[in-house]
Amino acid sequence: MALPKQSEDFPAWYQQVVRTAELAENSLARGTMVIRPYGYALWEAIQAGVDRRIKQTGHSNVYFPMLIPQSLLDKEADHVEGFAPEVAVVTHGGGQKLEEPLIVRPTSETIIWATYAKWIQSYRDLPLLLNQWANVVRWEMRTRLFLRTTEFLWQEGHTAHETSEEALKEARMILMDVYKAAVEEDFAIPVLTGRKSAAERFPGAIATFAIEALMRDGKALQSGTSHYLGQNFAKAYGVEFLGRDGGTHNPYATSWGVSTRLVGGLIMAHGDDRGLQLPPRLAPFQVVIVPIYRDAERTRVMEGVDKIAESLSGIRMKIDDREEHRPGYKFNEWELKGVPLRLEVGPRDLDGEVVTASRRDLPAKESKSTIALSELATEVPKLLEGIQASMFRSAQEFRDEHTFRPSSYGELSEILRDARGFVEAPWCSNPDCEAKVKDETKATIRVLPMDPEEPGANCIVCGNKADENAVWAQAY
RNA sequence: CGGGAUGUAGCGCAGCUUGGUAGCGCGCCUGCUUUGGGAGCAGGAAGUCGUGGGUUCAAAUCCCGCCAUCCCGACCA
Repeated sequence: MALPKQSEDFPAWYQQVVRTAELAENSLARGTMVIRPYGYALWEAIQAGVDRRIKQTGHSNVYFPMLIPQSLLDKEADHVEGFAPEVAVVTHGGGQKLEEPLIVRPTSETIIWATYAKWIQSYRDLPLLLNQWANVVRWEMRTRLFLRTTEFLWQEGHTAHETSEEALKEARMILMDVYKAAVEEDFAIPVLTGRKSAAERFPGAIATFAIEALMRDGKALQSGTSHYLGQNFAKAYGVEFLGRDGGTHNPYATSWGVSTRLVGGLIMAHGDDRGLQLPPRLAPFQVVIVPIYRDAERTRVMEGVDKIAESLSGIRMKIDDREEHRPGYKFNEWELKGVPLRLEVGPRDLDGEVVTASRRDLPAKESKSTIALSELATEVPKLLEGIQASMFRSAQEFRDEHTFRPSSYGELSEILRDARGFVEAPWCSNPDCEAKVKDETKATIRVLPMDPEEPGANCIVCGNKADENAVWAQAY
């Protein structure tokens, strides 16, 4: 069960963590993934937080089908051009060749907007604020568990609005109030927010907004996107409404999504040489109780454990009463699985009317303290909140230490190649300068920050007048 | 899809150069002893050597094709 060192071989470390923590494994069809019970419980916790925020901001859930007539995809030019290469096509069904092939959705704009054409007649039907939890399929060249799989799980929101201002506001609101909030508050991962450059935009979008998180190897992970689609899809699918002015108009669209990729981000943002490290708000088990006893003490210890468990109502908890492993083994296993807080209960603890608590977020030697049995009900929730906060703080410190503001192109490319991390510098908006950085350093513009500071006078690449600051990084 | 590497028991690997019928560690099963940081002893089960073909008396080993996985590129949530 020995894990490769994170610092020595990050990709091997990642893969071993995913597998030995029993989150997921590769399945039989190329690029597909089986999500195991522990990994799925984590995904369900993620879903719960995102779904709650989506509903709190006025959206309803729906479900559209996975199969879409191929001709529908062809109606929006940029969209089809962007997705066609990675679309899976169903050509046969019921033992016969289909008259019209069906595509397996790579995303659902097409079927949803073809349907919205029926649902939207008047400005009174707007805004239409819908979301679905679904699986999608994209035929990728290269896959990695959670980060990029042929089939993945996500939510996709699709909204329709009367005005462009309202749609833009929606796209930004989702980014900030749903995605940024969920990732920072639940995942304890700080994110950068901003616009994507034209080169990084979603096919068919006018503007793409994204949250970007920094992984512990210094690479960025696009963790959520929100698109302002203008009237492109409304026009392509013939969606019109009668406006307040009595005239006919096309509604303005947004779409937005987060996926099982977030699980990969969580692993890579918080994991360490001991394995996974889960924030209390998402951990399938927030607390694991490990009883410690000799044969003669077993009954007494287990009675103590039961009482302790009773006092922790409302906390997601696991009592590890397996007989086949000794305590030391269990300590290591639950640390690998990232459980935030472990309570060790043995005769010595019960004699002193305490339990020994060990925090996953601290180095092993500093992680232990004792909690009086009488204070468990108040102390454990407090500790969990403290762990959540300290995980966010250390992720933020890591990000700050890996955010650079170079003053020359040479310095920029050196950092991007060697140190990695986020690099913020002025940019002239010319795609050629963006392409040059990508060719020479592999780094792309992750975001153009949402509330830009005044850019420095000149583009760091070409020296011409800069329009704005850009944040570059190597990315997953 | 291009370049590189790797496929041998559930996991990690040795054996391949020099062909002779498969081994180690961990895990798994049984029993006893153990239990405050990855337990000990004894016994046991488990492998079409990725896959298809070829060479040979004989192939894990040599040759060819294919497949999968990982790394680097192109594509991407």
